[in-house]
Amino acid sequence: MPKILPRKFYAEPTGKLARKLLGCRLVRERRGIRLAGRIVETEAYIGEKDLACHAHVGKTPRTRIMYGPPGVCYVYFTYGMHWLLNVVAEEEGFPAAVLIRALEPLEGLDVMGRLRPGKTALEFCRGPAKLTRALDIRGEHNGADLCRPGASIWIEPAAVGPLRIERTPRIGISRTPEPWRSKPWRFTIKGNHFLSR
DNA sequence: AGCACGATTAACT
DNA sequence: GTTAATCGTGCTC
Repeated sequence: MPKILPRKFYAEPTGKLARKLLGCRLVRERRGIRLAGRIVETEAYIGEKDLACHAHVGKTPRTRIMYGPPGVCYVYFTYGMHWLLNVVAEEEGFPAAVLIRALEPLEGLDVMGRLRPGKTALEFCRGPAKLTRALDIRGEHNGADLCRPGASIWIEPAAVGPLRIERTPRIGISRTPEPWRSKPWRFTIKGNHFLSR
């Protein structure tokens, strides 16, 4: 049986959760096959005051998942073609989430190759929209509970201990005003080869 | 009803 | 380095 991270793991300040998720294994069970990768890059989006966070507009049909309990998927559609996967953080009522930006592929590489035609393993999950494509994560996973046994998506604990973690500003928010644009809320496993470009 | 824009990617030059 | 692809969301009229 997989060892699924419990809800209390996610009920943390968003930046702390973003760091804790590095090294953990994201697992997607699809048609009885495990597609999995090690989380190597995350970003924290923290509350209504954070102008880069979708919740800065308040509670809407799109953002309501972030206001709910932690340990739930917030999956949204952007640029007319891409799905992005987040994990809801903090206590229920405070809107925040961790964006999963890159994985090091570990299981189900053959299936990932079919879902990412023409790409090498290095490129399967090297970006937030690439990994949702490689793991076949889409809108139907919005609201999926990562803590429920028997689900089609969950996260398993890190296999090894503390990692060398690097902190940088978040990617892709160049139009967001300061000070939010420059907050060092992107976290990576330093030197990992599978980070987004 | 119409509009501008986006937590991106791939395919260009 | 530049740009098209493509549509849901939230805002304005």
